[in-house]
Amino acid sequence: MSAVEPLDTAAATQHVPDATLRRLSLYLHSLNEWSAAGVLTVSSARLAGAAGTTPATLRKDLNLLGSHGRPGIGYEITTLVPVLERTLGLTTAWRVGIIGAGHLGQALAGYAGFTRRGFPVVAVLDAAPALIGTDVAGLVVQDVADLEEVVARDELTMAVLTVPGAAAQPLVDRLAAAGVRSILSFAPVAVTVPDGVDVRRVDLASELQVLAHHAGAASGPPG
Amino acid sequence: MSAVEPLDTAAATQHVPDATLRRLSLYLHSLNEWSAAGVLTVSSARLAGAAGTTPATLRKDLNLLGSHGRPGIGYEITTLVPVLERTLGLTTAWRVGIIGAGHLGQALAGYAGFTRRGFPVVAVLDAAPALIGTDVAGLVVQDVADLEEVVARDELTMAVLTVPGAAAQPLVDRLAAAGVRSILSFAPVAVTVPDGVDVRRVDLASELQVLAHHAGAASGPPG
DNA sequence: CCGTGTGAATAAATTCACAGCA
DNA sequence: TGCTGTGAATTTATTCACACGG
Repeated sequence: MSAVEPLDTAAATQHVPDATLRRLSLYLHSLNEWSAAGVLTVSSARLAGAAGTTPATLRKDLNLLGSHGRPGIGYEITTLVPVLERTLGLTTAWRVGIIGAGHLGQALAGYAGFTRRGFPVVAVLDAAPALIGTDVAGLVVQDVADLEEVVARDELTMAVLTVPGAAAQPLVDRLAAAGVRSILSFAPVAVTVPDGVDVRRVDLASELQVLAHHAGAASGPPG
Repeated sequence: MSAVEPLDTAAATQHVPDATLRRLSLYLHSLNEWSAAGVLTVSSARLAGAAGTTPATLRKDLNLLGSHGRPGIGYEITTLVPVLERTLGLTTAWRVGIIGAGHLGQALAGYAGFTRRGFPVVAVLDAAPALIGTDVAGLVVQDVADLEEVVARDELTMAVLTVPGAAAQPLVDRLAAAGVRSILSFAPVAVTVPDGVDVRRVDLASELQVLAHHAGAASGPPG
C-alpha cells in the first residue's frame, strides 16, 4: 500500500490532474493582479474568463482543493491565494538552474516571469568553452562538467534543459543522480528517468506546427 | 451531414486532435534524424519510444493520416515524412514575426529550432524606443506602432507574442485585423479573437508549477 | 436574485487485445 | 514470427443541470 499520505492543515489534498494544475497557475496569476488592485472577491465566471476556461471547469478545479467559495458571493481572494500557492508548491523556495546557455537558455535565465512566479534562476551552465565564464543575466556561466558540484553548492532543486536533443539523456541522468527531481526539458526527445524524478517537456516548434495545421486544414477559411 | 470534406491527394484528411498533432511533430523530428542516418523503416515501438509515447497511441495517431505502415515491417520513412509534413502544414512557407523583444522574444528570434523545423523568424518588433533599431539575431527591431506595415511588407503569416499580459489583447486585435491568423502567445492571460484566427498559449511558469506540485505532493512513490 | 457545489451525462483520449498480412 | 490496423473497453476530462446557501 502507498505509504504517502500528506495530511494537510485544512483539507486532505486529493490527486490534482496536470491539466488542472496548469490552470491553477493561471488562476493564481490573475488573483494576484486583482489582489494588488484591491479586489476582494471574484466569481467563477470572471476568473474563468481571465484564464480562458469555463465557469464549470473552474469550479471543478477549485473544488479539488476544498470548498472555498461562497454561494451568491464567489471566492474571497485572500482565502484562495494561499490555497493555490500551497497546492502549487510555492511554499518551497525553489532554486532553478538552466542547463544550456544557447539562445533559449540565455533568455530563460533572464526571463522575469520565472522569478516573479516563484522560480528564481540561480545558476546557468554550458559546455562550450566560449560561454563558460561569461555573464548571462547577472550570472556567471559555469562548466557543465562541474554539474554535480554546482547542484550541491547552489542548492538547485529544479533544472531547465535547453540543450540539443542528443545531449538531453546523459544530462538528465546526471541531474537525477545529483538529486534534482524536477526537470523541464525543451529537447524534442523522450528521456527516461528513475522513479521519483519528474520530467516535463515543452516543444515550442510543435506548438507552431499545431497552428500551421489548423491554418492549412479545415479551420476558418474566409472564402 | 458535415459539409466539409477536403479530399486529399491520397487519403481524406480527417480531423486530427491537437494532442495528436503535437506528437506528430515529434515523430517527424525523429524520422528526419533517422532518415539522415540512413534508416529505411521504423516500427511503432521504436518511434513511440523516441517520442515518449506508446506504440498503440502512435499507431492510432498515424492511422488518422491513412494506412502507411506495413505489417511485419513497420513504416517506411520516406513514405511517412511527406505525409507528416503535409499534415503539419509544412508545405506552406511560413514567416514568423516576434512581437516583443524582451528576454524571451530575443531568444526565440535566435532560436535555431524554429527555423530548422520550418518556421523562420523574419521580423522582430517592440514598443521600447531603446530597442527599436537595435539588432536582434540579425534582424533590426521594428516599431510595433508600424505593426500593420510590417505584417504586409515582411509578409508575416504567424506571430509569436512575448509581451506582458496587459499588452496582449490589443496586439492580438491588431494582428488579426492585419491578416495574421496564427498566433502563439506566451502571455498568461486569455485573449479573445475573431473567427478564423487561432491563438495557442504557452505558459512556461505554469509548467514549472506543475513540477513543483508533483515534487511537493504525492509524486513518485515507487510502491 | 446570484453563484457555488456536485452528481449525472457527455466527450475525448488512451490502452487493450487480437485478427490478419508480410 | 513480427508488426500493423482497429474495434472495444477503459480511463480521463469537460460540460450540463440543478439543488441549495447567501
